[in-house]
Amino acid sequence: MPELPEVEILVRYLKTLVVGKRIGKVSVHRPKSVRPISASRMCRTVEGAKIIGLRRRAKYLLFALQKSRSETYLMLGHLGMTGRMYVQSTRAELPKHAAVSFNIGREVFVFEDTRYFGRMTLDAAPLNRLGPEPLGEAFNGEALHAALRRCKQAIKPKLLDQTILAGVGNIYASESLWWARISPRKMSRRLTRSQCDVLAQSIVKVLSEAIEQGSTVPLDFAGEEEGDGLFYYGSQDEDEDYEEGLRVYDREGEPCQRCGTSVRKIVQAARSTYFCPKCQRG
DNA sequence: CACCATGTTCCTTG
DNA sequence: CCAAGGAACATGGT
Repeated sequence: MPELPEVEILVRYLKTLVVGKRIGKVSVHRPKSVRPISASRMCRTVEGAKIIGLRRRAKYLLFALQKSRSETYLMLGHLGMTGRMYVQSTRAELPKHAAVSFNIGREVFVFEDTRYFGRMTLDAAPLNRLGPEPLGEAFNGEALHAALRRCKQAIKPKLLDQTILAGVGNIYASESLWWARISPRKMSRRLTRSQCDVLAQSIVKVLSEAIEQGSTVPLDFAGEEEGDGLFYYGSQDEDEDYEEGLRVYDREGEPCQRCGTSVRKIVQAARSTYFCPKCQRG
């Protein structure tokens, strides 16, 4: 997926297209994508509602819906690994893996999700398990240090734990540790306060620079066009530019941009980790 | 055919 | 009960 920066860029883009508009007919093409809410309840609730706000929390998109004067709902979107959201012409054909779509104004909002790991649902329970926003007030080295104190797991897989902090995924976890010069294998509880300060700053830097980069590049969020349009790793159009910004992710065997040592790839908790064995010592 | 992939949840194990 | 590890989910690219 789309980690936090990609979701942030998507939210900024979609806001301009959907906020203030009313939702028309809703189609749930994949009931799995709206679980644990049933397709019929999803349609019944969302149809006719006005989208009065759209914001991001971690990797979730939060659509504020107003059904009537006193009825409001929160609709959660999550892109999973392959989800995309965009608005297209009524005349355009729906994509092969359309999960949910609905009329919005004179156009069609599409949630497309090839692997169907994502969600578009009314169940807000997942939000309760999320740790602090990395780009919010509550996140800093002190908070990170406190959260890691009792963890008996290496720091890299721990950064993927959304209860510690919410929004970092597999790419930016490796990137943040490289900037902080911390070994991905270091036990979380062994990080000193000052290492947590540096790591927290690195996380903020990596995420905010990714957001900036995504804001700079002209993006085509697809719809009728062929291009992927998103700027995250693996997208068809932008991946060359984007990968330039990554220091270690998917760069096994390439020289570390700080010291020239060959970047190593290891597997932790069944996910790939990339790091410089010289800059990031134990 | 085999293996890998931006994520989360559920089940098992300790 | 909790933490950690692994499988599952589903499809496509290499």
